[in-house]
Amino acid sequence: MTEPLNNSVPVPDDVSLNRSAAGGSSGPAAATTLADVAREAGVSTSAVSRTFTPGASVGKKTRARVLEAANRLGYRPNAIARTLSTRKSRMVGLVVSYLDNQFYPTVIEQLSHLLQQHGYHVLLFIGRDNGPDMDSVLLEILQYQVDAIVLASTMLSSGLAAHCRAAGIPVVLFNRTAPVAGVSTVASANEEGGRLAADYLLRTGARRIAFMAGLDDASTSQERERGFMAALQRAGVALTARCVGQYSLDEARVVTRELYEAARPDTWPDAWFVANDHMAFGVLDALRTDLKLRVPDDVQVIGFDNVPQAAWGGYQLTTVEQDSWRMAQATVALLMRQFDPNHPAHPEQVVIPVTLIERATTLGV
Amino acid sequence: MTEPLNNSVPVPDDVSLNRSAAGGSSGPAAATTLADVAREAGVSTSAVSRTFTPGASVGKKTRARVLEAANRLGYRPNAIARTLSTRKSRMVGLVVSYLDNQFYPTVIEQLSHLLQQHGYHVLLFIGRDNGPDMDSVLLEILQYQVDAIVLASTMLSSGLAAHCRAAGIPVVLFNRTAPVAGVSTVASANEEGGRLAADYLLRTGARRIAFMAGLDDASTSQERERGFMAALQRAGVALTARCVGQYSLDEARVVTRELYEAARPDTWPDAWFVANDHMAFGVLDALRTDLKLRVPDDVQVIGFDNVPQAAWGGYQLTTVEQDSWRMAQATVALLMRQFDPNHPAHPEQVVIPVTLIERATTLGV
DNA sequence: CTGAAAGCGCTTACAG
DNA sequence: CTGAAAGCGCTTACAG
Repeated sequence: MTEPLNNSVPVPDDVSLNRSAAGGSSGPAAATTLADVAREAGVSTSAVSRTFTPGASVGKKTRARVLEAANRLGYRPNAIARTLSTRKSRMVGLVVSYLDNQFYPTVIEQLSHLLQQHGYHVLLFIGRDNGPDMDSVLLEILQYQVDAIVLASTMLSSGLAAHCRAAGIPVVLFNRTAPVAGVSTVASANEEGGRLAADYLLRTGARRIAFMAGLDDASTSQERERGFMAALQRAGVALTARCVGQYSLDEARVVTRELYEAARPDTWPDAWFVANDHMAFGVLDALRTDLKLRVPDDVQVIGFDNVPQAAWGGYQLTTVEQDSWRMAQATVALLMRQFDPNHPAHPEQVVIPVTLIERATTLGV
Repeated sequence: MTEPLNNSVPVPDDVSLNRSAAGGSSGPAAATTLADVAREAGVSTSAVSRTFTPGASVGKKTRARVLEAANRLGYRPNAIARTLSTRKSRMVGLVVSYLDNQFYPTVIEQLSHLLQQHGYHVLLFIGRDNGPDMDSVLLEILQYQVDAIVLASTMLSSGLAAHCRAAGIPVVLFNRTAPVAGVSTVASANEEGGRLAADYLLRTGARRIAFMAGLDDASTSQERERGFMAALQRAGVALTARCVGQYSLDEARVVTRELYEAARPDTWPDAWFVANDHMAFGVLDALRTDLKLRVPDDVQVIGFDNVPQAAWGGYQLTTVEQDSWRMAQATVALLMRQFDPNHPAHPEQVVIPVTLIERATTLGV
């Protein structure tokens, strides 16, 4: 029984000497385990485990010996093994789409940051489509025993929601609401935001007002539109045009251009409320670059989100700000509350206030 | 020994009936396990495991019975338990910073997409600083037994690299190179890109040329500068100005403004090469919005990356394109090669070609 | 093809 | 405070 000679597989130069040589295989060094540390320190595995469990009862001397041994061996606890016995992975699944809209990278950054602070990690999934395999992929993520799952701007099938609920894993919808039982929700005051935009535009004297939706079935877009329309109605002004930008910058640009090209100039909108900044950039490109219109003199534009690019010199977009930082904080706080073992994990619905940021794409009031 | 009555803890309505009632505790239903399925199907756990292991030998009838039982019970394999016994988590750690530069969200999206296709998942870490706790956090991510780790635009301490190497976990540096042994590297032909930018600018007749670096110790920025300077030197033109934008848009804008304000107008640069697009937007804002200069007539600008915003109407930035999709593909291909058990996991260095995209911030040649 | 058994690296009642 | 032992949910030689 001789070992095959294989020079191309590097033998690590630091195989722990305290491990049985029985395997004898080449390959990477097996990591040092809790048992190794126990042996080295001359204590039980329980003792080692306890010294790495905050709040567990270990004697001062035991702890010291363990720590010293662990240090000498370069011991790193295996989070996977811990997960298997505690049933807590300290991972949360984050599902996100539309990373081209800067709102979401920002959210990812803030959420991971906060979660990391609490000792949690992010298992990421990018799901472009809400299509059929969205569910299957969610199920995949659940196999990793995530402690919770947050869905950013994505619909959740009610079947999956029920599944999570039964399994006791909290789910939070971020920047979207849904009529699904048992899920938490963190969103902005979207209706209020729509109202803010409408009132502002009305006060500037705009009367030929247009709205661009994101996706017709997205709650976020619907709510913004509802608030916007209600305010318009209250003022007695009808909508001049409405279109759908699919949350895509390119689509928004094309749709805008087509709308103008198909209409007589004297019927052109003099103001736009666009369901998010990302599409508003496309609208502005159509207006200024393609149609050679002057903004805000010929036509005003208000977006939603206040992503970083809205402040860039090339756009200076007036917009309704979503406070993503507060939204992220609320999400994590809510999660921590639900992770608390002696807290009944009631789903919560939180809504964060919005504010209008005045910049250069509107006339001012 | 009566159970405490606690109405606030919901009792799930679908506790599996086939599980022992011994525990009797309330709380979420325990997920059905492989053992449950084995019992239900009247076979061994090995049989169940095998029917869920592609390529394992199971009888047709056994497989059918197992599948049927699994289906009836709604069985979902526990990836954590599998990881513990196979020592393969099918998770890769992705460390990223600067999510405000759209290049990285794009990379995250592409990388996750490809990885998902191969049955892998992304454990994400956002590490803003290369500071002291970067290492500790990397170590944390390693505790989750990731099969590999990819570092996007982040330095790697050589100590940590050695650690990974000893543990046999592949690490790949994405969009950065480093003189560390045993790590793979995926980057663009940065020097070539710098040369392209210089040659182009030179051909437009620019002679008072400036360069803005990202971070002085970032390999990417260094290489771009080196190629750029070499080409300038070859042409016998000296650099008019050099500054460092810290890979920050705001910093780039401030630094540019200050540079102009401190110099006599007749010594102002007539062309800029900026180490990435993200900073170039800041430079453009300074030039156009703050300094009221005309681009490209008064001053030309070339960036690097070709992020989506470079094509937006508000900027139309001429830039050296990095092919992030090919970079992502190369990364995943490289990883899959290293995961192949009968492949010696040699680190690789891959460099992807770049191309210059001409837009409206340069004069044309 | 199939099953009994050991093992992956932890944690956690349970006794002492 | 401490340790022996069982268990978390899988996989995988090893026999048959």
